[in-house]
Amino acid sequence: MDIIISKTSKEPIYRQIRNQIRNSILKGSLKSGDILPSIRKLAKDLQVSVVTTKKAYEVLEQEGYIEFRLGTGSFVANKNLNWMEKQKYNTTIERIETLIEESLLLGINLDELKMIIINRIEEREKD
Amino acid sequence: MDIIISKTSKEPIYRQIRNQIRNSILKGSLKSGDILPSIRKLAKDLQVSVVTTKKAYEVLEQEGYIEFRLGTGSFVANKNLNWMEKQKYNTTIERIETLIEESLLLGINLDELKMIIINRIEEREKD
Amino acid sequence: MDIIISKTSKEPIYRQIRNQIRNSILKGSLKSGDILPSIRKLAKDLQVSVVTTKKAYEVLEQEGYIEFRLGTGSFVANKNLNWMEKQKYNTTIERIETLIEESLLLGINLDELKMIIINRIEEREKD
Amino acid sequence: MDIIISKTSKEPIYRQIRNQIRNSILKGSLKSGDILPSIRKLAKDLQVSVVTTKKAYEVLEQEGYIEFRLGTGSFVANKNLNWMEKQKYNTTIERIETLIEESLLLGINLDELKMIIINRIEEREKD
DNA sequence: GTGGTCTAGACCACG
DNA sequence: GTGGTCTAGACCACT
Repeated sequence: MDIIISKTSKEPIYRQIRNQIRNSILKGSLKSGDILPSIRKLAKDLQVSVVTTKKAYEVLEQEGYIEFRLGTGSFVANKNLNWMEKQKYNTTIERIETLIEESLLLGINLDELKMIIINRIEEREKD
Repeated sequence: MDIIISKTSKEPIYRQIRNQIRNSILKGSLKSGDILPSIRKLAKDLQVSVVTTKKAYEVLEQEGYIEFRLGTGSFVANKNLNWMEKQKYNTTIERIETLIEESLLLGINLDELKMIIINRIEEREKD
Repeated sequence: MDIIISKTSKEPIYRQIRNQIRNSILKGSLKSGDILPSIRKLAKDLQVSVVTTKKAYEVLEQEGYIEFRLGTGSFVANKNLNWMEKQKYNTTIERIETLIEESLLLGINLDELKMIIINRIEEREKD
Repeated sequence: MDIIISKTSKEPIYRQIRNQIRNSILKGSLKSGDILPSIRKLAKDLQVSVVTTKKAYEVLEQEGYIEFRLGTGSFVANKNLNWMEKQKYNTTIERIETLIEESLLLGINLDELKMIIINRIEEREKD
């Protein structure tokens, strides 16, 4: 649970927290049933208001990633691996579709786009 | 100049206008020297505030896409093709880098990502 | 838009607001596209914190009843009558199912329950 | 005494326990004089805090369903059948009244409501 | 201890 | 003007 936030980022703090916890869950480093830090403890650790961490947790709960247990704490929701994988790939595929749409609007055709992407990925793989 | 805006989108209206005009310029459907609709006319056409269209034009001017000429109107700036291409590809490459970063954070590795992207693009090419 | 809240009720204030606005929408006294009072004005009118009215609106937005337009205000969402009817009856049917379940758990059988309900409703119809 | 609790339900655990024991009493599967499991044993069986089972028993005692006998344990209270029946039907009638009120607020009239309820009950009777 | 609700301020971007 | 985010307190019910 290493959450790092930037107070100067344009991305709201509660969103940064939500993203990092969601990533940890989808990546598998947080597993079903795992307990999360209390909203108050997390607020203290991150030096933000309790309202901010609470909002992050609320969003995660609404999205089905975590569950609250009265008087007990916040836990990673019980979801099967299949659900996790679906979330992971759907998120990525949505991003890819957006990228494709926006590239077409810029006048870049599919072949060009494919070439650029493969190029960038292979550039990374060298490192 | 067919600009379509959504008033309920989370993307600010001025940003939607800016994006669509910029896309038209980079795609080549708006050429250097072409005159743009007046701020007031565009506002009326799109049923938005003049403040909003004004802001869109200001951003486009700052970014070098358009020029204001006193008492005359707004025009697509004079830029060579090379500059245009650079804008286009830099925008796309930035998006790709973001996509790669976020996929890695989700635990999707580069090979998987490459496969998914190629798959989606080829799916499109069929249509 | 006559919202009446009780500060002593066990039901949270934001829930009371949410319920009454939702009821007005489902009942048809608030129609698609109608503007709602701003969260600040409503907070002032009801003598509650802005945070409280905001939360009520957030819930309504998440449930699809209302929409926010940047810098403009909050509006009843565009939904067709069919959607409205479905919401209305689903809500009621869920309540009925709960009532049935709980009555069975108490040892009241279906015939008894039917009789009691018909009796209560007809008692009301007299008035 | 098969009590099943959900730790993620919005209904407090002590309330779930109280409801299930009360239901058993009103249904007649727990009779006057029957002994209840000790607070500690129940807590162990349900994997909850002793404070929680204690609270459930306290509520049941206040409501007249059970009695504590010093050094002996908790027992189903001595009540005549008439009292039981009253509890049962009052509970149900209260629920029905709430259902009627909330349906009217949604713009569903009494005749519609009656039809829906009869329909749902007869649907159940088929099974 | 936990989360749930609420208050009374504040600054920001958008229209 | 609008909603979006954030702060630093508070009281409550539940475990």
